[in-house]
Amino acid sequence: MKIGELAGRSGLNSSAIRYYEKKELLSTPHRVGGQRRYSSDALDRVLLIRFASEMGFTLDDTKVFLNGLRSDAPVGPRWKKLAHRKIQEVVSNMQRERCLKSLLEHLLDCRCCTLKLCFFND
Amino acid sequence: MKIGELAGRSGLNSSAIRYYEKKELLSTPHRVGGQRRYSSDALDRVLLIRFASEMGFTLDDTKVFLNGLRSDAPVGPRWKKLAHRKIQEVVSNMQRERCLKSLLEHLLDCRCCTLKLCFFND
DNA sequence: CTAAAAGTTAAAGTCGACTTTAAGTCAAGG
DNA sequence: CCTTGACTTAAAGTCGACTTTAACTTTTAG
Repeated sequence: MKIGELAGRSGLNSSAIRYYEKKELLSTPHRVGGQRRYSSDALDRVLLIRFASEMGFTLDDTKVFLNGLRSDAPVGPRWKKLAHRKIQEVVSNMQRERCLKSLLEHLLDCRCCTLKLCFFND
Repeated sequence: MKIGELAGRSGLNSSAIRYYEKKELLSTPHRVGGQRRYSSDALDRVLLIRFASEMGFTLDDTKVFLNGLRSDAPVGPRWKKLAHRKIQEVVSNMQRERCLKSLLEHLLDCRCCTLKLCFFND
């Protein structure tokens, strides 16, 4: 598979794939006449990266997570620590968002809303 | 109040306050010998901006929301539309995060985890 | 054989929310 | 009066995740 096909199948831009390679999230594929050729393993890998980033992981986090999950090995203690940290992060985001959501709903609902009343008098 | 005091009280950097002013989130205060002097209303306003941004609003959104809530007027239809949009955004973030959280918990829990098993075989 | 499409690189650009820097000016204490 | 610290500006820098650009080379279809 050339880079364009991998891009098409994964829904990414070719430039993103090269970027992942430079960032060491993807290993350097073999080349034919200077051009990259990928196996379907690479597609799995790319889809995984994409999924992780949709889930809110940074690329650096994703790199560590994927390296931790490499070569069919069970997840190690370092990986678990990272996962716990990430869960904490997600939980606090969820709290923040619940709070924001109810504030917005309150504002929509509250007929007498003013800046001061809504934000500073309770 | 000089800018340094406002910064101290609000927990922001003076540069952030100047930045908000340039971005028109704060109105230009009067000056004494070229230096900005603020009233406590400005502190309220800054705290509100800070709160909004902690809640995940962009500065541009915040600007529109605050302008919509200006001068003790009840919230208008334009504001309500924005609020609805924001609520949708927040709800979809929350869904994403719930998904991520249970995935991470699954991975932590799953003794036989491998890349393929966890991500591609279900 | 040739033209177009797709590949290559390094380097620069983008966006948001600021911070930092450079080069000053103003204010307060001793 | 002088120093120090807080203030001023415009412009450039930062971070993350890419994209775009410029300048080429390789592959592919006709």
